[in-house]
Amino acid sequence: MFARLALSAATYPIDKPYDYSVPANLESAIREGMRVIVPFGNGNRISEGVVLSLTGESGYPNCKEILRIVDSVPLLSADQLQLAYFMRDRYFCTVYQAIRTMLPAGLWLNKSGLPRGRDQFREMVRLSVSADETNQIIESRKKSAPKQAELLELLSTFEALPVQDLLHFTAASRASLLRLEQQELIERYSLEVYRRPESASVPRTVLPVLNNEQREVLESILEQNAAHSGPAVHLISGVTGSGKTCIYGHLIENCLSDGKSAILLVPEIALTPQILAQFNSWFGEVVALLHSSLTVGERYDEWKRIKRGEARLVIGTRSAVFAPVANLGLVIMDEEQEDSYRSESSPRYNTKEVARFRCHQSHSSLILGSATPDIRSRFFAEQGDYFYHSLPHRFNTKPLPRVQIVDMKEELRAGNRSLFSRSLKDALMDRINRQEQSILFLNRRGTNKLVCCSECGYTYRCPHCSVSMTWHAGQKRLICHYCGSWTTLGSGCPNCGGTLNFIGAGTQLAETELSSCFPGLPILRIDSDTVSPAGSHRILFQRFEEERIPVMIGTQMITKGLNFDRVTLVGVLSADQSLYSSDFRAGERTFSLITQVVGRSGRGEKQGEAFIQTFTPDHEIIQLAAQQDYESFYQRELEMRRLQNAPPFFDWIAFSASGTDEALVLNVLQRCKWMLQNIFSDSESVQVLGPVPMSIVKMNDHFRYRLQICCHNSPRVRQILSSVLTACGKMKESKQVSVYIENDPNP
DNA sequence: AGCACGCCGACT
DNA sequence: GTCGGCGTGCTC
Repeated sequence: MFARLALSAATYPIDKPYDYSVPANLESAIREGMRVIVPFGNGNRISEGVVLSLTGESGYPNCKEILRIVDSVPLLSADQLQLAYFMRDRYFCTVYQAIRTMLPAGLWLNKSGLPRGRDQFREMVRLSVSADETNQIIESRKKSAPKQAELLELLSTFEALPVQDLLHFTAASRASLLRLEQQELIERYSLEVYRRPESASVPRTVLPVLNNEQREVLESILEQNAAHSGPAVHLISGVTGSGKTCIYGHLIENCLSDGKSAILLVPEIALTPQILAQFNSWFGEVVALLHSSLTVGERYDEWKRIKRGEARLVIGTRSAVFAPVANLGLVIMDEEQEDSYRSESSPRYNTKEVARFRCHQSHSSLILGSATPDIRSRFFAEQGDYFYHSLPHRFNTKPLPRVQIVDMKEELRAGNRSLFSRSLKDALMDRINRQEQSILFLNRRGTNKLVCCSECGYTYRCPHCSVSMTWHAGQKRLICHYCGSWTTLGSGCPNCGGTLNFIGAGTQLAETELSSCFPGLPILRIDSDTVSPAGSHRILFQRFEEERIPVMIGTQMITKGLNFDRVTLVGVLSADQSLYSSDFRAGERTFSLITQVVGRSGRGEKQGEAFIQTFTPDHEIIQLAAQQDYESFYQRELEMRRLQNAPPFFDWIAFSASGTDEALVLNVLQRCKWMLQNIFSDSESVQVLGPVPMSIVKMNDHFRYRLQICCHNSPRVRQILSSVLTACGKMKESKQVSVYIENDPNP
């Protein structure tokens, strides 16, 4: 018997199935999808492998033997292995790397060869004699051994109890318990327990009844699914507050009652506690949660609950798309246009593509929901590849917020150099007086973007990255936001001793300015400096709600899906920031961001209001975002994309390289370009541009350049890219330059 | 990637 | 003689 393996020791250029012979004593235990340990290479160094298939014979003459099997049950189904091949093809990673990203970290081996995520057991105790017998014994021991009697009494009411609890409630010693065990009156055993995330327990509620608009969408989705042969993709475009969540709830209920499982994907779970609590209250115990702020143990246990079929609704961030659900019936992606659905580290997978693949495998439907759909998704809907549903009204017919665009050039002319326009200040004052809450959005943390000398023009720049350093007044430091290095500020310019200027505002400055405008006003600042990595946003958001803090200032973090009833004012302090990046997606991002922030206003009883501060008030995107006019924005953006040969008309694939030796990085890319141009004939509509520097050319002492390939992402194109990447990996420079491929890269 | 093999110069 | 530099090639 032979096993075909994907190996951890195989790098991309040599990744292929490797055959090993299965020793006779392992033949009965080995299964597809199990991990094994094998010798690999000349030195027979130890490698991990995953069994892709088992065969009677091998075409390879001198196979080595498998040393041992790691798992007692398969970790991956045949479908999941297929998904791993798909990922290798799409994302230019090895099959093993794909498998690794599909499974929870707790399963992986550490240096000593033991799994880090251990199953957790609880020491339990139960009676091993009949109730009658127990009662007699209790009576007979009440005097002579009162603690033993007490232990038995408690056990006879509860049948089984954790040893820890039993001893705690009876204040008995372990010795009394052991004595009973020796007499074979009780027995101890261990029970596997799951470590559950704390947010999991919420009182149950029933799904709300849908309004007419929502009901129509739900019904047409169900009808179209029934009529459609094969997997259907639906795009739900609904204004903020239109109640997409309730439709998701009903779709999930429908799917679960068919006996199938569902996956609900959200962009950033720590920021959407309210949505989470809702689904927990609707579906209770069948919910499993998968996101980055779980501990390794919690994540591993949720994964086990899903794999064992105990959890049938998975809610999570992008990696939850790999959840090992059996009988998948539905995948929902909320805020489907969000960038966080694209992995930034290898393998750089696109959650939507993975979801489509899984839906295709399982003949289930994919629901994409958004207030501002991805241009590509909207285009597919227009082409008839996706079903399209729209929810143009807010739930409960609440009006959308009134939006005002404020021209900051006017403010400057009027001598107002502050971050806050006069009209926004007035509006803030008004809310403070009315005891309503306000949210201010500024997409930069720190105090000032850069510090420069007014005489010689010197600016503080990061020594390791090609960016200016951000001034953080609170910490009295200049910090690089890319590598984290910092320095202190002298009394004057380190170059000429001249006076220093502080330019470009961040959230810390906004906070300071605001408190000098409104002395004594409580302000809550939310950015990655005030939020610890363990996910304390929830606590901060809770404080905002419960303590009715008048103003919250924050970065991106505050834009997602939060509903605060008392918020009636939203201010976008600088709408221009994200507009002028070189990326073809800049417009889409700005529109989506402004729409989302504005949508935070007026979710309760009262009408909301929003102010967008900008130096370019006539910019079309800002105008359209202010009007919350997605359709016009889409039409405009689609034309731009057409002119730029950008998605959805063409795919852009980046052949990226990074290394400490800039010339070498460029040299490697230049050679890759020659290879690519040699293979692609002129008749093919494939263009290779570059090498061009990435928008931050040096990061952490590594220089970053890329080739931009404008093409249609076809199997042939991927096969050619793969062969060039393989050739690259075999070059002697590959030790100093790392090369990778990205689909639709960020700038 | 990592390891062996092999073919050259410097050294006890 | 032989120790070790690293260029080359392979990994079931």
